[in-house]
Amino acid sequence: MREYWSIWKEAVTRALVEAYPETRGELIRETLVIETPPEIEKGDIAFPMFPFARVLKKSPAQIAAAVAGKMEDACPSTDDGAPAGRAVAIGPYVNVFLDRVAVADTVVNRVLAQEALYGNSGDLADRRVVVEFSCPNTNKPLHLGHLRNDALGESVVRMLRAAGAVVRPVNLINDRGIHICKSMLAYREFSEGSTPEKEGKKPDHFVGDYYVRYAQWEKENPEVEERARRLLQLWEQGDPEVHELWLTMNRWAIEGIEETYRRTGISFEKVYYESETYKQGREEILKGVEAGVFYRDEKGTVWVDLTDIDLDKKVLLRADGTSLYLTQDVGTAIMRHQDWPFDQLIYVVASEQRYHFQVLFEVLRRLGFSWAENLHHLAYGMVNLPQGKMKSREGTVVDADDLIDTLAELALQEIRRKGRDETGDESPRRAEQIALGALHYYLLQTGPVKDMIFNPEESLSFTGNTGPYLQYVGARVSSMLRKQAAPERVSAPGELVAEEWLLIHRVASYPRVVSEAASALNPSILAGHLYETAKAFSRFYHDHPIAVADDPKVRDFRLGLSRAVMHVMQHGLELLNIPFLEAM
RNA sequence: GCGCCCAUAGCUCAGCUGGAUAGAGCAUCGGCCUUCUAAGCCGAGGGUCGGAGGUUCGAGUCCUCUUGGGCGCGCCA
Repeated sequence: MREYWSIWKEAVTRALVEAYPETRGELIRETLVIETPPEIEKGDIAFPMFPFARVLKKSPAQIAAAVAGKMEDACPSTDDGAPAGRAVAIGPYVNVFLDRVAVADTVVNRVLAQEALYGNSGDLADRRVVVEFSCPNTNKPLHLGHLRNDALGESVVRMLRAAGAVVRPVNLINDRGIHICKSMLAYREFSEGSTPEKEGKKPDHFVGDYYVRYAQWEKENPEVEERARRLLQLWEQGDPEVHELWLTMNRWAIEGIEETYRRTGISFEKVYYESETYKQGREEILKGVEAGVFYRDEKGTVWVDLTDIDLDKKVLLRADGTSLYLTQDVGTAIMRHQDWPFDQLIYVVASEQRYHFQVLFEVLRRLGFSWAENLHHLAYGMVNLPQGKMKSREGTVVDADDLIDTLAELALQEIRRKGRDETGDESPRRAEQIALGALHYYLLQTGPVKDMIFNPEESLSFTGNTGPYLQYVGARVSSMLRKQAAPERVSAPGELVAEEWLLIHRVASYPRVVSEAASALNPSILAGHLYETAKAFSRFYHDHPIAVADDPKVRDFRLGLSRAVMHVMQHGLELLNIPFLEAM
């Protein structure tokens, strides 16, 4: 659809210059904006003339009338598939009424020809992008916060790929530190050598239980914290027994977490482990000291002074030479660029860490890495529950697996209640897919920057602006097309009903929306458009016969349009990591 | 105390680089299944866009101030 808009923009520009030679072409190109009229009765494309009023010393309405007049004999033709139409002055606007039949024909046939590729673009062709997300700890299972992170990260990866980028999703597993030692200590103390297998427990939950156990233990015996610290020291010294236990418990945790990734459709091309990277960065910082971008104080501590850009002073290396979180991140960023030279690196991390990333990026810049300009922190807000904040200490954290189990169970009940379980065995599987659809859509419908309230009951609602609604619309199209296949090529009938045109308009703008969402790193833009499309289809489907239309020409075109809608839904849901269902 | 982010209908959220009468969903009320899946469709009510100034032909959108909320400001990660 963008093509049509640009074509018309050119036409309006030409008309403006013709009517008012004193306006220069380039000037117009910058000030002429393309809009959509508020009501479909006012046309399909709008060009406001306000900006030219002052320079031309004429009212916007006068200008609009003059421009529309010039365009009467100079409209774009349909020669190369571009739609004709007419330009009309409506008050201060020059509005374009497209030749709907021509557009309908072009758009539907384009989708039918491109099939699953419709929506892809070359906007970011050959751009190499690393996306880091998830980044779990190995002392406990994933929780609701990770689910938002994962949903965002995975969707951004998929959208960037659709825009033509070469994307490398990476994970950084935090498998070392005091928190793991706490789980280990409690395990040693209370487990009597039990294993996840013996207890038939998901292994990350098994490990997490000991972390919870530790927390209770420490509450009554504060002195155990000292023991945990000692365990960390032993680990750092490479104590074989400690190392072995550490390996075992990490394996359990990671095994369980990976199971959740598989369940939720998350995957990575490369997994980094902090135990392997935490010493990185030291050398680079020392180089920075030599180069004079960092400095040492009397005690030997290395600092970076960022007061000139209002970021204060930060420690980069302790006096004993050991690293910090920030130092590690400097190291891993450099390592990643060596592993796989990227054009852009996106960190999907909660917005609490904004400051951290500002400092990190600046440090890398001062170390002279040109690619530091292309580092990006995709910050997202917190997820809270209707009853308040999640506190790990108070046990109000929502476990990821439990949540999905609950959603799936409720979906299953709904399937049975509605008598949609004729297929029998399929039902639990379908319930799981609906649960994932509900969850991912709920998490992605809100823009990343905002804090959000996760309302489990609302997410489970199967009506309205939800994942299951989109899945349902997809299932209905699929079901219809199973009964009556769409032709491979269509030709639009002489007349289109309003609901049909609205739907075509959505389908036509889909690729542009994907590009927009990808470049904004914001899946909610896509989610909103898919919902609009689904709604437009529902209405069309409700109001007009498609497969059962009397006129074969109308029927074929509508089937083709429906198939186009199906392709859009499949493509879009895939980008949001929401399962497309053939039947529901 | 300093810094960053957020504030739109009762609730949860949209609102594209400033543009025509601020939109959805939920909830409430009322319609629509002998026809392609009613997990659907249609309609109604509901708003001083937190507040005050300013810039502009035009501000929910930009600037300043202010109120309320969130998050940061460790030689923690």
